[in-house]
Amino acid sequence: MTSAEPAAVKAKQKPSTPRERARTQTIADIIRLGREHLAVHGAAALSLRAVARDLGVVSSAVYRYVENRDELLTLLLIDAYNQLGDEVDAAVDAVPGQDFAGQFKALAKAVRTWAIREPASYSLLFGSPVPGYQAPGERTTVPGTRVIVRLVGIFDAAYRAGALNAAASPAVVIPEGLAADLAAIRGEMDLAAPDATLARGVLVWTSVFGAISFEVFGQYGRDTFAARDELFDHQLSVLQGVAGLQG
Amino acid sequence: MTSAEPAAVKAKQKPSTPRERARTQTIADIIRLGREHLAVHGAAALSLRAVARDLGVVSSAVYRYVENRDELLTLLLIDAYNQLGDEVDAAVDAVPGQDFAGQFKALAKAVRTWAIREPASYSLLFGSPVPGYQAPGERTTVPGTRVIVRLVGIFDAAYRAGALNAAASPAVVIPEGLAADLAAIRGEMDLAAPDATLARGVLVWTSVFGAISFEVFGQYGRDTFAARDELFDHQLSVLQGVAGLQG
DNA sequence: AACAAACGAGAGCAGTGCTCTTGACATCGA
DNA sequence: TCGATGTCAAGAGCACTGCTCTCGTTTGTT
Repeated sequence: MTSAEPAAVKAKQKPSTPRERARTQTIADIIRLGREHLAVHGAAALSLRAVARDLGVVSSAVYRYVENRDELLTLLLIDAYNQLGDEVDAAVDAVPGQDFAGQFKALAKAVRTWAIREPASYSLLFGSPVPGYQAPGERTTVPGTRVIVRLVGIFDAAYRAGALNAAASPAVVIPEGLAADLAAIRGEMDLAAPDATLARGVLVWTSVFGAISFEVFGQYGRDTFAARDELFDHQLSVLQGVAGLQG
Repeated sequence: MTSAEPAAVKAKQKPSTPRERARTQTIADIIRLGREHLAVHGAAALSLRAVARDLGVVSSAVYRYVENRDELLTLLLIDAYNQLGDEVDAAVDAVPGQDFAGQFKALAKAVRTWAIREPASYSLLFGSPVPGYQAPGERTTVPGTRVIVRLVGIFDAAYRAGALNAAASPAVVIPEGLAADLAAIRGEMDLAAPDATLARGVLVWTSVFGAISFEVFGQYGRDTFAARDELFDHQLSVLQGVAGLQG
């Protein structure tokens, strides 16, 4: 399942000398082992020494390939973002282009499925920040926004297609400062939807992640909800109405 | 594990011996210092040795008062739950008893204000679980449910007062398993509201925490939203409508 | 005064991230 | 082909962590 990054390889225009090939392979191994450790022990317990042990190498050797523990965390962060982005894209692409409500639900379900399968990665991406670690914006913002960009794309396409009934939302006044923020977003992402619709989209977005986080982080009691699939599905239906997507 | 001897407890009916007073004070100091470290360095970086240093004592001495690092984490967890619960209670109590929408907003704003002021505590309570730490249910469930119990109380009181217009919510069918879960909750908490209303309440609850978590965990970009107070307030207005609370 | 419990200090073990040095090896240019 | 250059794994070492154990001392009770 490890989709090696051809982009990174191609970026090195140099014909791959055996040494560089070995180096790339070693880094890939480190990421793979790091992902395993992340899944088992969690982000804050990610140990470079443990990865080195599994790699069959002394700890200091890993520093030849990865500058830091934080560097490894960043690599795993990008890896997870892309893994999630790929699965979300695949799920949404499987829905007919005009079924905007179905696309929205498919996106949300894909996120939830991935989150439940990879709780440690989900925590790394959307949970409490790892103490002492600050993700470098330049390398993580692009993969980190894939899902939200996709969701906004669905909403905006629905709006342009006239499939968003703003009528469902009773007029709630949008204050000046918020309107300015939304205008900036509209300009930056080349959107057509009006303020109220965008604001609804933001709320739906945070709500979906709130619901998923409650599950992954164990905020529901152990046995408060047995039918969690049904609960999430029901929440999606309500949120679909909040967004104005007619089913 | 609660097979404690009541004889021993009764024998200690006199809790005001100087030694026990000193012991209680020392534990209080440890919690206070631990809370400071938590606020500054985060939960996963909470160091018993550092607390001991600030206490002016060698590290092993702290183990006379706190069994574990996890034990200290549990104490801080309960401390934070109660701090949040107190502030939420105070905020809701300041709103007239019949203004259910106002009570809801006051509760949500109190949670958000506390979360932004104490992000590390918020992360400990509602963020990714600390690796290797499992909160002991017996001691944390009661303080840990204060806010949700209060919110459910507001919703149910509003329903009983006829202030919840289920008309706002178009009929979304509630499947069997979810209905069973909701019925169990209704019985356990002695509620009157029907399934659809309870389900809406759960969604509102998760949505509020999703919005707060996005802020605290830095999921909004650094400058995507400048008017965050307005954004949250707007989200509350929409959620108020979702819950069926007429303003 | 005698005793037992509680206590603080310190040593010690195993683990962590990270740095530095050392010696072996591969690669490339002359 | 030979030497310079660079890369690599290994190991020692530093400072930190959680935690345990022992050893005297202090303290409150009898």
